Amino acid sequence: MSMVATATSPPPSILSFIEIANSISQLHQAHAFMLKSGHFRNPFASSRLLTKATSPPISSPDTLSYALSIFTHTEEPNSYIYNTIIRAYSTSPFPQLALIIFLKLLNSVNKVFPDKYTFTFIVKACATMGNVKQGEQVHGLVTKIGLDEDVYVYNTLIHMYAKCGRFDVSRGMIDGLVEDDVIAWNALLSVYVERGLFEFARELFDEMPVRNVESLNFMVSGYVNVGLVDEARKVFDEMLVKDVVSWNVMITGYTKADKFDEVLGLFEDMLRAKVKPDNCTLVNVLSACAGVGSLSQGKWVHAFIERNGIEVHDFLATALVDMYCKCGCIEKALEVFNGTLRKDISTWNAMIAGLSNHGYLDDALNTFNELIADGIKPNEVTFVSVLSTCSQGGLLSEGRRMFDLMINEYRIQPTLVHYGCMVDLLGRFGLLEEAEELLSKLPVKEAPALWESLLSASRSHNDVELAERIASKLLELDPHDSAGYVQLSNVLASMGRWGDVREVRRKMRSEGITKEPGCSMIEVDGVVHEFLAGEGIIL
DNA sequence: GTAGGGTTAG
Repeated sequence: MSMVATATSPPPSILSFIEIANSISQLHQAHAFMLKSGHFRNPFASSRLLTKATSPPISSPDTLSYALSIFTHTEEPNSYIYNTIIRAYSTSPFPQLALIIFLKLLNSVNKVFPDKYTFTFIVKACATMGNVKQGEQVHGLVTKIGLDEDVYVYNTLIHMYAKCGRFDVSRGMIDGLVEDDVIAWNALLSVYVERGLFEFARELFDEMPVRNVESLNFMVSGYVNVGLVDEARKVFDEMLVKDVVSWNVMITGYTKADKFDEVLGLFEDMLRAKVKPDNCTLVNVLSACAGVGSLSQGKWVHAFIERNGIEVHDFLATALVDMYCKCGCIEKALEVFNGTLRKDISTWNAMIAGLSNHGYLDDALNTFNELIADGIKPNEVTFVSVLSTCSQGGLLSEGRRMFDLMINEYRIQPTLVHYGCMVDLLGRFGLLEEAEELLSKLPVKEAPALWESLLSASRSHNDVELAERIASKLLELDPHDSAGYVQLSNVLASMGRWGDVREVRRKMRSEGITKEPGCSMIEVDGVVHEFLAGEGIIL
């Protein structure tokens, strides 16, 4: 008797367990219980499960496949269940799946009909794909059913056409509105801004009969996107109403422009204006602290986070770890790292890079091994740190093993930086032929920096012929490349060809090429000092 | 009984 699965309404306890679940494993528990008790066949119960799996904070690209399995195991999905899975895929990396499920809905045996919700999600999927052909077909269906009367569907269509580059159609739909709708205007404005079409954005903005905070936020980020931070600031300063996004857009703009003092100043203004910083604010402010090397301000932000009970994971954990590492406080970085339960690959990358940059090469590699043991997939950034660690430590066999692991196990295509680490490592051991062979797999013009690296290796191994060959190759490629000139003159100097050295230097001056000095920062007693390579520090 | 449009992040 009890083996027969029923679709009876589920006990409130299981529903509230799902409601408060905050991890995928809790959902699995609920799911298993529901399968046993037969409540999974209750459409309301399974929709709660599906909604939870596809909403923050649980939803992620990984939980998508779980959500799909909930969907496929639902015998006769109702429209809510269809809509929820379509919504989940509409903004995912696989929006095509939303379309496939939509087609399944249209052909469903139990006659499920698409509604206004279905269409907002499916139009969004077309926008994500940038597939205007599909979008137009869906639009046709929308009109046929009469759902273009729905303001949500209509505005999503405006956005879809803009996303697909059909600005004319998008604009036509806005003009077709009987009543001004700021969201309709913003839908087009946002795409102009996103694409860096600032002139179009400005023109549209001036024409808009209605504007709100978001419209101005888009304009500020429009200036930021084309690199005009000062112009952005002017608009920002004139805003009468600012929300947290306004502050974040401006702060993010300064961070992108490496104007860290402005970030920190704006953060103080924000606190004075009594606007509550969110994760986005804090991530940027921490990155500014890291950028100027200000441990004291970074610590203040960390204390602020703890004081306000803000949960530290993923993005924020990464920013904290990175800040502590860049401010030279590796112990605090480790403390945050080890105290963070929800780490993503970037959090690991920040820690590995920090350890490596501070010379804790064994710890960096051990942390990498822990990551693998935890079953997390490393990405190309991870391997930059790992290979550079091997290169710094002169760990030849380890480096070769890692390079192989990256390509053959994790199927990551090495970038120039990865090749660079390998060339450096091989060069150090005088394995110049192996390095040259590795480089020859790349088109020369894509990798001048790598040839530079090999050039300095050939110099230190006194292979002057190879060095000269590479130096001329570099100059042939780019007569304005200062590194090529500097290296070439060094090679010539080491060979005692002083006349040629003078000739190279003269040519550099005539081409207006100067060698850019390196620059470093250090904080002493709360004051950040910046100095150029070759300069002394005066305390 | 549940839901939807335009927005900032390492």
